[in-house]
Amino acid sequence: MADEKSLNFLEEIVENDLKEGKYKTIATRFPPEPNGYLHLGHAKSICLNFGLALKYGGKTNLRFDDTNPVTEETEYVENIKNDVQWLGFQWAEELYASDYFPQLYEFAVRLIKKGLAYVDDSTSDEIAEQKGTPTQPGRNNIYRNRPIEENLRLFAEMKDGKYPDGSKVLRAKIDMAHVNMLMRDPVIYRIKHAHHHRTGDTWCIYPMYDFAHGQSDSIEQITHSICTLEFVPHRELYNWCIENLEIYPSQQYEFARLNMTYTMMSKRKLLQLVNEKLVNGWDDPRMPTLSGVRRRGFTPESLREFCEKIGVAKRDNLIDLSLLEFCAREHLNKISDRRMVVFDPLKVVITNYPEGQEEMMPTENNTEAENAGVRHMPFGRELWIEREDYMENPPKKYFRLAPGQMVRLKSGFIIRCDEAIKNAAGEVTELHCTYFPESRSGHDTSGLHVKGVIHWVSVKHAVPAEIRLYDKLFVTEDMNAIEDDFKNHLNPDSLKVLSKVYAEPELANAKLGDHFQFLRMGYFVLDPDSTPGKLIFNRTVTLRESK
RNA sequence: UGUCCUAUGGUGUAAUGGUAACACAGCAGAUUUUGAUUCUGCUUUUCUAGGUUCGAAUCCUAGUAGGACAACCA
Repeated sequence: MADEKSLNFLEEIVENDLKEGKYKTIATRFPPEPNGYLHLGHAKSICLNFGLALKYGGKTNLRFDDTNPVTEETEYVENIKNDVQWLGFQWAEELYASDYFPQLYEFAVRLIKKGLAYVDDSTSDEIAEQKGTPTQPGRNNIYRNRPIEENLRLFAEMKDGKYPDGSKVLRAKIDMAHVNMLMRDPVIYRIKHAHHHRTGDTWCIYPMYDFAHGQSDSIEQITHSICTLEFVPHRELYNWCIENLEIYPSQQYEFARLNMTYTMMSKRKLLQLVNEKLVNGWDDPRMPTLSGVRRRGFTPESLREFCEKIGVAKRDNLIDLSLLEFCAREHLNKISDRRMVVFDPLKVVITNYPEGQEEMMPTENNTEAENAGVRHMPFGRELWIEREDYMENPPKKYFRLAPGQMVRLKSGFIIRCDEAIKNAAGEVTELHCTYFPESRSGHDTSGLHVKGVIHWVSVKHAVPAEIRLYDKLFVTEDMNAIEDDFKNHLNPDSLKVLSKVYAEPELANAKLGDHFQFLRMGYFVLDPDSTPGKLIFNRTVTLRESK
């Protein structure tokens, strides 16, 4: 019997509703606006919405909230769909708020007929000014009492394109003194002579969020409409619309959005980074976008696990980036084949190894995975090792090469450093070592004991490659707390390119999407910029390092 | 000088009136042909003040702190 995991507050609500027979089955939706790429915050919402339906046997619609033609594009639609599927979820129906434009128009007419909406000729400045402030009530204007017939005529003329942008709006008639600013006669339709990515030029009036979202939920009979905390004040208006339109009563619930240390999760600001070329596009591996983290090498499994681990609640949070890294390593450790790659090469010549001799050293691909198999690495007289695996004057607990000190070449032999060759500038250019033939990996009869084990690549067989090392995009922990321009907080060292590293020959066969652990260096994935002649790897995350 | 939401280790999240727990992070140690993985142990918690109750992290009141709200954005 598995011990029961406690429920988050949304699961509690759903279980309760199901238990009380309020619903037979539930319906949720994921409602992105196609004006940018999905990021980790959306992943939380996706996992929540799809996860709830999956867990309780309901369905989830993918609904594009495309009510603002000015910022929305088909390119975004395609990428959003791709991202959701990549994360591992399949929607019941692919829908668009714009599908409901005719119906939404009818809803507006219905409101006008009930005396609950009016056409206002005020400018947006005037409307804002009449609205009051959170501590002062707003006031009614002369348009508020327009007769129903006139409103009907004017609204129809708005729709027919008789008026220019900004000249008129349709407002719900609620209460200009309401304590909730959103209830002070909110604008529900505005004129925009703009081309819509789906409806083209059919419409020149478009509903506002508050007059589209709840109605769309209702049309689709969404039972639980889950959104982030900033929509809490909208709930009153959401319910007002449903009540006065007398339509299916979807219910809105709010959770706290995801915030992460050293990460910017604002679509608007991410767009700015892209537009100003401060990153290399939406899928730059430093971006918190799903396309970015995918290219970086994060797996959907690790992201889903991350979303599971961060939980769901209503208080503001700032999740440690290290939790995401932990989830990445946890999964990558299980699925990644091990490979050896030398980043900062230093040549080792094994002076007692016969010139011209080669042998193949078997080495396991991944001891964490069953059936990962073995590969064979060529071993020869000349090898590349990591420059930092040699020290002339090592500290006490240094287990690697130093004058007279021994080390194990992983899956190879034990070698001893006899001499460091230096150039005129005093820099070490190569190491002369002796190997112990009886210390062959797996057949070690040498009786030697060494603590240090290092990776290596045969000079003759090494494959050159490029490595891209990524670090956090911002240097500031809480990017929500800053008051100056967020671009002041960019990490100048967020990308470091090593243009010539030496990889073991097996990596020449790497395919897009292959995840590797480069021994002692971290987890890497082949980047799509790679060409047949040029391998490029992105570092997904370093190995955990302790000392 | 308003309304609403929130307050549990460093960071998250549980405990649903009955012994405050789990994960991450941190620190120690064991194992290790990756200074990885794995394993073991440790450090650290209920915002404050009243009240209800045999008993409060939980319920009530007040305070304090943080967040949201004055787009023809979503």
